[in-house]
Amino acid sequence: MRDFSQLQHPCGNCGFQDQSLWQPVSGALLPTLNRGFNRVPLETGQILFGQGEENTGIYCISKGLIGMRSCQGDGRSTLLRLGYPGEIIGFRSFMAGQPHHTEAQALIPSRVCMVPRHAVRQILDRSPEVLGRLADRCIQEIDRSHAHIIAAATSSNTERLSDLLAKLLQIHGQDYADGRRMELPLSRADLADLLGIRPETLSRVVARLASNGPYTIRGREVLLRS
Amino acid sequence: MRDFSQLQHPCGNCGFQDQSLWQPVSGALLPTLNRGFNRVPLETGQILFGQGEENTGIYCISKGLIGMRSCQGDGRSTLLRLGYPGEIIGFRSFMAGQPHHTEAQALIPSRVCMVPRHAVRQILDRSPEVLGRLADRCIQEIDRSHAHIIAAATSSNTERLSDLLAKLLQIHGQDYADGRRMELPLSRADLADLLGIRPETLSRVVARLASNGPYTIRGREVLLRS
DNA sequence: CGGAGACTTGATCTGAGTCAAGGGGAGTGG
DNA sequence: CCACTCCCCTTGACTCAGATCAAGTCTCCG
Repeated sequence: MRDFSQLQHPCGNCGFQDQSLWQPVSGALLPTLNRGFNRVPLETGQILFGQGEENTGIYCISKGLIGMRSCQGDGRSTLLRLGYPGEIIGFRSFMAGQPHHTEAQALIPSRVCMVPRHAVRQILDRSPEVLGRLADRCIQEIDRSHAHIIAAATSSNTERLSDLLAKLLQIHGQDYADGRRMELPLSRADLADLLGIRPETLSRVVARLASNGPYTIRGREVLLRS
Repeated sequence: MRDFSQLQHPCGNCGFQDQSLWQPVSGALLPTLNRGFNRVPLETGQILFGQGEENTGIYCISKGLIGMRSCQGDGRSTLLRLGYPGEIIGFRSFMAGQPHHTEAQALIPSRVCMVPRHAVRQILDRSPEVLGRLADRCIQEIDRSHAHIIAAATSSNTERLSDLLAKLLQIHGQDYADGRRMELPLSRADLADLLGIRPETLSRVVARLASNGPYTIRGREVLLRS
């Protein structure tokens, strides 16, 4: 029996180490995880995987912001949802054994950690704990969808935009003397897609939020006054 | 080694046998499955489990129609979704290890097959195939939610009502000379909840569908003219 | 008969969609 | 340096579906 106690866990330096899908991996499985483990830096706009591509593994967002888009045949695309740091993407495709049916694109400079398919299979087969964590992610995804449906039905567009901006500021903003600022990593059209409304309507919602709320918004500059 | 070849599979007589979550169970695991397996007949209106109750196992809908409701504190409730024959319910709560956060109620005379929690655990631990099928159900649930979001954004209420009636007729209707009939197993308020609209609006949508489409609707009597 | 609950109908209001036009800034070319 | 254009975004006017409020009808049941 080899001694695996000296091996480094690839998520050891990650801020999401404890919540990592791979946290339970240890001992003889660590080499399997390490072998394929791949940290991928992404520039703004870079495509991680395209719609229709075969699944090559699953990704954990280490930092940044990933946009998941559905692309129609005519070249137009719709931003369906955002992937925040700590989240796993590509697992739906992995588990269903189907090609990706959305495209993943970095919206700000990001980093994802990729574990190739065969390694995931080996680890899942031998580690019920990892499997359990993956199941938790599925549940979270289901709950997120339900929450989305409820939010769309019950809260106003202004509230939902406000919530979205708060979340973006949290991961992407910086503190200044007058409050927290960021450059919005999304176009108005993308924002409108996310909220499920038309760009013209979004424009009005932004104006309303800026005039009534704690936000100052000029173009893509967002300030949450403190 | 005992001979398990004579044992009956509990789903052996079910119409959903092939798609059953439990279909891969065989050999030494069959007694585990059989021991706790419980066919539960449900009368119209009967509550299968209540919101907030501890999870006692997972259920497969064998026949009938199950309504999943969210109950607010003030006694009012909202019908969130329907469970059709062949579907698994209670697994979200099972996998998350949390109490049910919806109530399940039979909307027509139904039958569900229940497998208690400890048996599910034992089977999942030893049968990767069953685990895989459960994962598929998770994926289906995620896809269903996405489809719901898309449908709500893109198709009209009349279309969505029409689709819903068609599905209900499929499992609950009977053929007559003039078409397919059923008694609607849902109140107008429940229908409105499902479509995410107000009861008054639903009433108008029903009227519109009845006057423009192939449906004749009087109270809860629905006829799809052939 | 009377009452309650379920459903419908009518009138009005409101928010979002649609169509069309109008900034405004960045990049380009003269 | 200025005009030009393109793209992104905003604004305005209009329309419409659905929400809301209020009243009316129907049916079941004691």
